[in-house]
Amino acid sequence: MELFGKKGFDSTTAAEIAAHAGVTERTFFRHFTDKREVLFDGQAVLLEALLSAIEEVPRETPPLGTLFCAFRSVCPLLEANRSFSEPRQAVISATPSLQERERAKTAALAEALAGALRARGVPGERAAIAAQIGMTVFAHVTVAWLNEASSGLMERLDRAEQDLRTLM
Amino acid sequence: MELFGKKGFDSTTAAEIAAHAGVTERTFFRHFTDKREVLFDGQAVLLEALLSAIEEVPRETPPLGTLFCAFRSVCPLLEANRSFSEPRQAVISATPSLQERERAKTAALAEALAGALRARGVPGERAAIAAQIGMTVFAHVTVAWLNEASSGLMERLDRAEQDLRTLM
DNA sequence: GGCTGGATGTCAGTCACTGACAAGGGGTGA
DNA sequence: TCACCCCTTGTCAGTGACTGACATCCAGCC
Repeated sequence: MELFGKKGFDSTTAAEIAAHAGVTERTFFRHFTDKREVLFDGQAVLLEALLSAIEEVPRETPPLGTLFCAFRSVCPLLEANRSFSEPRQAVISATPSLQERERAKTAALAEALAGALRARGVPGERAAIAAQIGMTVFAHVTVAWLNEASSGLMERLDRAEQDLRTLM
Repeated sequence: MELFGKKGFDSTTAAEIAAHAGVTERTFFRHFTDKREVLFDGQAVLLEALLSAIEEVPRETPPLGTLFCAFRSVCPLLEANRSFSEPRQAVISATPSLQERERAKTAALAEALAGALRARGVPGERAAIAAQIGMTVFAHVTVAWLNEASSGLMERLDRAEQDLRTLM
């Protein structure tokens, strides 16, 4: 983050990152498959949190309701990480290739959520679409929240859910 | 497509593609900013078609209804291109980095659609979410249709729209 | 004290991509 | 008809992301 803040992501070489961390470039690439990957690590934690949150939701809740329930329950986690996430998001927003990667990560997360929905009896195709819609909204809300803290994450989530209901 | 079908995308070098087209590698990179970009060209046509289709939709239609209307009207276009799109999609499905790029293109298209919705008076945030949801479903449906032609594109679109209504 | 597995360093190589400069070729105005 | 110009292409050299093969080091275990 230090280097990225100073020179930007693209003009920071992998060798520089490695040197800054006191290792070789080769070692860097043994820990991260990609130069970009260095910015996408905490994902696993978030995924676990979401999956176990889904477990807690009553079975009869409809798919999107279930997802929003899970999203709400990880809000404190995200709020706690804000001081790290904010500059990180700034770097991503300034770098197209990172936005691409972020979308890929979001998509992977959506697939995992779809799997969880299916495990609760939601039919396959519908689970996939619900999960993607849920993640779309969640990602959207999160980014908006990181850009300006004028309102809390949970509050924004509620508003987005209402918006969603009025769209059709 | 010839080369990609034979050796796969990743192990086809840009130099090979260029040679196969009878130009220099340098020239290749003057036409395509990226090696991947060579597979994402028709996008502009689709975008134009969608935007002008949106114009035709009656003003009072709700956002997602408007989008589905537009999607339906480009179905013939896509059906006509199927023989090209099918192998193309096969290559993309086999190559993670291409899936990343495809998601980026889809996102760009969604943003353009959001712009069109805003131009019709849909409030900003809601337009963005509606557009992303619409594109998500549309992309999903298209890929499913390319994978197995058991049912037509428009038919699938109708089914997806119904699914969407039952999700909440 | 020797041995082994896993993490690290070293080195050479491939390939995507870029900038600078030169060279052709077709259209335009004198 | 010819000089000129602009646009496209070729050439070349260079940077930087990644990879494979091999050497090395070190903690922990016998």
